Amino acid sequence: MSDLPKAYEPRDVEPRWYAYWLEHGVFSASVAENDARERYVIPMPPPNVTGSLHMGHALYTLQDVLCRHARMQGKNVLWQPGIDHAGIATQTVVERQLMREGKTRHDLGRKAFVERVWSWKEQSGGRIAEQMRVLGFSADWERLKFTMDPDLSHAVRESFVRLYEEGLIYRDTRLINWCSDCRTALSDLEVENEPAEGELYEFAYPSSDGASELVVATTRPETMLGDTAVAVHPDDPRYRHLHGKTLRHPFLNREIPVITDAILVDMEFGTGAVKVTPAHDFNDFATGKRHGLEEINVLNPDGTINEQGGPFMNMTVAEARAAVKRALAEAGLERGSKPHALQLPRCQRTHTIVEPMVSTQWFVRTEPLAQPALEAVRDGRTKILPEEWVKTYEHWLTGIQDWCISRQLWWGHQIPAYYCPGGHITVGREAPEACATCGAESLTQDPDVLDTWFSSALWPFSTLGWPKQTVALERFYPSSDLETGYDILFFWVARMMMMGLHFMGDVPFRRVLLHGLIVDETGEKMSKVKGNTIDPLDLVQGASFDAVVEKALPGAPRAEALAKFKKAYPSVAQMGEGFPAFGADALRMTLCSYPPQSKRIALSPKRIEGYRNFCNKVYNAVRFALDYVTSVELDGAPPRPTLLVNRWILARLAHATEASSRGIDGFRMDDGSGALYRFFWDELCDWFLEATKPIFTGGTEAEKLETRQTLAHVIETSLRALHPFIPFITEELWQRVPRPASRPLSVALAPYPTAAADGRADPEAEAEMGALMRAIGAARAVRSEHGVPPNARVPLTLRASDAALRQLLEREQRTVEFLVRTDGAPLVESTGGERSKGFVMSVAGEVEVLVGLRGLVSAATEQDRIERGLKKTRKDVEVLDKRLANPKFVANAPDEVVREAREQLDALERQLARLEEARALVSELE
RNA sequence: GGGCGGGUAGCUCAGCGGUAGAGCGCUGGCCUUACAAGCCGGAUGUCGCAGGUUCGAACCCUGUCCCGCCCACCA
Repeated sequence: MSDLPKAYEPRDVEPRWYAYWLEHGVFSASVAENDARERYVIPMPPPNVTGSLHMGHALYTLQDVLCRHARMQGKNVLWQPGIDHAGIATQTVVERQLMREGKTRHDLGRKAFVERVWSWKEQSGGRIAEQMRVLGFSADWERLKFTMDPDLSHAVRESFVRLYEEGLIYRDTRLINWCSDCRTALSDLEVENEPAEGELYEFAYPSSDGASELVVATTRPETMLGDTAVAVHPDDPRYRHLHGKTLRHPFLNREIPVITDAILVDMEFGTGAVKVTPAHDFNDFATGKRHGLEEINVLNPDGTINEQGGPFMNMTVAEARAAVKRALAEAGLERGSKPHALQLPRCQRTHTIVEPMVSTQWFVRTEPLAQPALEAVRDGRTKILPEEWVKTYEHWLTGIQDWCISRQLWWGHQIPAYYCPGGHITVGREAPEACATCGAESLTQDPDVLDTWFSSALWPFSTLGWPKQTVALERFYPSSDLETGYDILFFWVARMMMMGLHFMGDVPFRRVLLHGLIVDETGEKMSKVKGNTIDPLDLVQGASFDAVVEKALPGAPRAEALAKFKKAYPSVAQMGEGFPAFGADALRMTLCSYPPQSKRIALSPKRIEGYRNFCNKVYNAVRFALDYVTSVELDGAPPRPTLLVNRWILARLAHATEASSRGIDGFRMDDGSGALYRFFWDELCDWFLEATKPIFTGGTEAEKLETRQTLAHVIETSLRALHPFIPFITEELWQRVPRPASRPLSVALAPYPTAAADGRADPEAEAEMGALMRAIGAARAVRSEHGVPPNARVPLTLRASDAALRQLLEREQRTVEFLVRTDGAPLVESTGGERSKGFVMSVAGEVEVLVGLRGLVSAATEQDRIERGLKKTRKDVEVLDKRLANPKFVANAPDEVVREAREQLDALERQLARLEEARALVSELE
């Protein structure tokens, strides 16, 4: 027996091997080594405030599987990890830290603040790298890139200047989304719409001549402070008398014209009259442009009413809304209100209500950039998988609006635009000494920074040294694959496509692979508020539920937090006091088992346990094998065995490795890992290993030798096949198993197995083994159903009318004897003979299986068993009968299908006859 | 309002034109010297509903009802 402990303990194994890989430079392929191009990009959102990993990070396992697979195929892999998000997210985290110290960023000043963020960034980046190692991610984490790295900064400025010079970046005053909490502009994508119950409030504007009034409807009464017109439909007879008239603003000393506009106004809605606030509503802004209306901004950056609001100045929007309504009521202008469902725009990050506001910002003209990005996917230069995302991608790029890229933040790439006292703009790679327009000196740089996604969009080439023409750029652009969550398809992927095509003249990657979002076991999105987040490291290394819950709902009462957690993860109820250390391998295998088209990946701890058990299975199978294979020498080629089980397992190995590669190549890790899982457990362990036991105890020397060779080969190959999914345990075991002398260092550098190189197609062996397995299964079922004690040996007779089949059964007597536990070798006979007393018959395809029960039999049990079999068989026969009786089926279905159906029917009828015979004999049993 | 996806065994999901699958759960029996994190058996589904196409439909088409997600400036 080998010296390995009886159960797999990931904690003892995993840390060791990562250190080993690093020490031997397993992942640091040199760019110059060969011409193969494989590059994977990994976006790395910042950790949360406590610096812990979230499940989204763990899902990058899919990328690692791709990388490890590619590396094993001899490709030159460059997996470029990086920390993304230069903007709001990071700034918010650090501002929150400051808040706890009773400070704001203004106390520090811009320079110190940025330094502070940098140090946090370095720290958390290092922590992430450490955590990625725990998960076994085979990137060179020493080369971790930050979006704000100085060399990336260079690329950002370069691209900004070029786009500006090409007229694709411009500065304009227009309506943008403003978050008063972040105090910055946002792009359309950073705004989320949330349904809410509001009211449709009606009030009257008196006409200037006092003769009449015009009633308008609004969901935001306070915006009337910025109203510069009221619009009616030109064809609306109700308001024809007011065309060209003006109205009097009740609180501000202002006349408001009545305008006619067929685009803005829907006669059916509300009162048919619309108040127009060009500075605070997107429709109204457009209307204002059409009619040359004044844009009156009534809001301060902090979301309060400014001096334009007259008596309402300094109120918050909510306060102003109430006050305006009160004042309208007092003025006798209120005309009613009714409930109204509406969509509230909220800031993605702070959830604050976003106010549209007129503001001067920088924009990217997206239309000319979007076209090439659309075409690249249409003509297949870039493939998107799963394919259903193509439509979403196209839809977004087709209706794309210009992209607001300036942010009023401190953390980010400062915009390389400089203003002279005269207000001229000079854009430059370096700070210019004088204004390009008027020559004035003492320029000031625009204080704003760029949207984090602007620099992220450059990632595919900025990380390779662009704008310098580097070797890396030449070798690794375009990348092979980009793998990420679908939630940043627009934010990031589409924009990388646009920028890549624009600056590099080619797509940034050949394939875009998208995975779903990890949610809790009940399908709810993971969030701090719900207390259903899980730190993947707790699953890997184990943790008490107390500790898990403390992270999920910090500071909450323990019992309450635990209850919430268990509700989100029902399967946890059966798990005692905490998560055991499932190991990174188990977690990785679990994550690979979800198909990529599922948008929500409902994480189930119980499922991870299942894959932990699989790892243990692998471990024990190898432990078993080690006793027999240590002396075997492998040369890399599969052996040519003669015994059925050996031939069979090599054939199955060929199928499994084939399926695995196909799965990984097609971005179906679920298929790939599933094929290997079933092969290893169901075929290799349950059948092959069991079948080798009688050979090792009672076979000839030659048989033992070929079995040892086969076993060694199959084990070594399986470990290589499994390695991308479960890297640690496969390395641990592979190092102990005999392997060809040419594979000394690490399984991570060994060739990935293929059907041709490592298996042997053998349909005959598969067919024969299939028949044998069915016969053994039938005999076992009889034993089990009649309650024969497992260690009791039973006499067994196998009958077949086909001579070749009988020969097979005779050759495999040893296998049957061992796996069924028969009393001596089973007898093999032709069909039709007398049946001895006390024997029960079962049918397995063309083989009659007669089990001697030695008085243990109960006629009633047997009757039941046979009736069940009969019922099923009759049903099957009926289905086929009906189908074949249909002349249209015979005429129209493909010949092959018809033939198959006939053969099946024949077989089933023979089986039926046997079962009926068996039933007739039941009475003789007792 | 538009678009996309889903409704299959108690649960989570595969399958997407030829007689319903997996894991977990349930259940009967086993500590059989690799593995009880295991082994050998067993039960369980009018594949959301209604039409249609087809020799044949869980799978294709149409309609319909639920449930998600994304996009959208209707006051």
